[in-house]
Order: sequence, then C-alpha cells, then structure tokens
Amino acid sequence: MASRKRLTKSAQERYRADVATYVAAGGEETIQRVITAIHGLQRRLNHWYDRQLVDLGVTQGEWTVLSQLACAEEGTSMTPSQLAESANIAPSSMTHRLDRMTERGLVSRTTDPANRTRVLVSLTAAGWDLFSASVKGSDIVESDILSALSAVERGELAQLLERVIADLDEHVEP
Amino acid sequence: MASRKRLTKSAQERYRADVATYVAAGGEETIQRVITAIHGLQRRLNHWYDRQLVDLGVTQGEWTVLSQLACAEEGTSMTPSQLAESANIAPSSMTHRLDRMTERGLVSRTTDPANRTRVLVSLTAAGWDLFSASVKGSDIVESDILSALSAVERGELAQLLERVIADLDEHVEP
DNA sequence: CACGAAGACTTCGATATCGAAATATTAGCA
DNA sequence: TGCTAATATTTCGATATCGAAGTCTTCGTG
Repeated sequence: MASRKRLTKSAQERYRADVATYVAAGGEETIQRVITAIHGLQRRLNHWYDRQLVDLGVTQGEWTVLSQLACAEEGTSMTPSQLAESANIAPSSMTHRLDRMTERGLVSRTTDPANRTRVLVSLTAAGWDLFSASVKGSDIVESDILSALSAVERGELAQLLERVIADLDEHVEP
Repeated sequence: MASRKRLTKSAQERYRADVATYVAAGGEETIQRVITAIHGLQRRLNHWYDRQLVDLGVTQGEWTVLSQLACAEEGTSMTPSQLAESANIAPSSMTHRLDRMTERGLVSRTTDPANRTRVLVSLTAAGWDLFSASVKGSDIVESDILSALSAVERGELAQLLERVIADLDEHVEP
C-alpha cells in the first residue's frame, strides 16, 4: 500500500467519491475512450505508413507533403503555411520538414515574385519520380488501412471526426 | 508551374496519370481524409487538455496516468507496461513520464514483492489530491470536448475507431 | 515619402517520443 | 543445481514537434 495505507478512512472515501463523480460525468466512459482511440490510431497509422514507405526512405510526414503537392499542383504551388495547415502541424515544423526534403532534392523553394513575403514550394523532377514510384511500386495504394470499414462507414468516420474538429475550432479560439 | 516547366511533355503526362491512379485508388479521397482528421483531432485534443490542465501544472499525458490509476486502483496497482499500453505510448516513454511524476511526488514506484521484475505504480496522497482537485475544480469534467456529437454518435465514433485499431493490430504484426 | 503595423517564414531552445540496446529478474529444463 | 530463454524496465542517442522571438517584406496612413 505504499501511499494509500497512510490515508485516513475518510480521505479514502472522499477520493472514491471523486472517482465516482468523474466517471458519472462521463470522464472515463465516453471521452477518454475516444481520446485514447484517437491517440492509438494516430500512432498506429504513422507506424503503418512508415513501414510502407521505408523502402523509399520517406516518412509519413514527408509523404503527406509529397502527395499534397502532387495532387494539388496543376499550375498552383503551395506555400509552407498552407502545407502546415493541411498537414496539421505548426508552421515551424513544416520549415524543418521542407528543409529535409529540399536537402534531398524532392522539393524546391522559390520566393513568390508577386509577394516576396511568401515562399512557393513545388515538386522537383526527383520529387515527382519518387511519388510516381511509390504509387506504382509500393503497397501504398493497394493495401488498405481502413479495410475493417465499409465505404459507408469510412465516410461516417471522416464526417464524425471533422465535425468534432470544426466544433473544437469554433469553441476554443476565444 | 514552377518546376514542372522543365519537364518534358510526356513526363508530365505520366505524372498526371500516376496522380489519377492514386486518387482513383482512394489514396486521396477516403484514407487521407481520415488520417488527416485523426492527426488534427489528436493535436487539438492535446491542446485543449493542456489548456484545461495548465492551472494544475499537469499535461495531457500525465493526466491520463492520474485518471488511470485513480479509476483502476481499488487494491490493484498498475505496472508501467500496463500504463504505457493503455496510454498508447512506448514503454520507454512511460518511464520518462513516471520519472517526472515521481519527481513531483504524484506517484510512487515500488518493485512488486511477488515478482521483482515488475514495478508497481500507485498514486500518492498528493496524486489523489491533485486528481480530486482537478475533478472538482476544473472544467475537465463539465466542459465537453465532444459536444458536437450526440451520445449515440459518440458510441459510434469510439466503435469505428476501435475496430480500425483492432484490424490494424491483427494485420500488422506479421 | 516615411513610418509603423501586419503577415510569412525561419531560427532557437526546450521537450516528448521513439527504437534499440543494456540490465535485472524469473521460469523452464537438463 | 546451473544454464538458457523470456519478460519487465530502464538507459541512451536521435529526431520531430512546439511556441516564442527574430527577420524581412508589404501595406496603409499621415
């Protein structure tokens, strides 16, 4: 009993009551369950992606940038801020990520001639090649992370998540 | 068109085709959407929790340990491995987390007398006090992160997430 | 025209996490 | 008993992320 043995009976009882309060309020049941699941899924998805991409020497985060640029770029480049926003990381983190990818020659940065405050990021030929190779060669497309869910369920999942996010964004800001 | 200008026409066409392949296979549409949502939600939840708990000087991760021990401990202590498992982090990360919490006197470690390989973690009186204070004093219970969803939808969300996780665990191991 | 506020990106220091290797204990088996 | 495999935890080095501060450019206003 380590520490609890020293507690008086009444203190123990009060603590149990607090636990009950917490549980009754849904602290444990619903919210914690969802949060834990989110956390765990995030972790596993990163893991899975890294596994799929390890041959290419690309991390999950780098792949995100790659596919963003590949899918978005038809005449339009993206700025680091936009990439950070869509990847859900801080701008400063995207700077690092782009540093690494520039180092490897996958993307290139050019200052926007129209507004020299901005930086435009675009895929290099090597970046395109890597994207193409991973699409064609690896299991990245075929193997399905969400195979447990039907198409309908996937849509539901995405929608539920997005609603929570939207709600959080609305209420947290102030 | 930045960098793509230098690419030959045929190369461009092949790249576009690869993008189309990727998109057609659902690479962008469903999976990426869910993954991005997971990632973003995780990020926001941590943020939200930290905000709620900042007064208490507890991080989201530490709160997880606190509530786990508070809710589970009725005569039963938990081991670092169990805590890591339920918190979805690596065992070595839990070591650090427990180091910090031990430093602050919130939890105590004792080697299991029955099996000296194991370590038993339990809340100290200070840990219990902090848990109780946060349950009663803060908005941690009342304010509802998932207020955008009905009770039924929450259940659905949790269930969908857990199914994906279970499926991943089953298929990734080999 | 000049100056100050606003915006975009980067640099910086701190921190949490990871995986692999090291350590210690137990359990199985000859 | 003694040796080996397995298990639980910790140590270690590397890395990705964060928020805050710093730099540079643009824009609006007097």
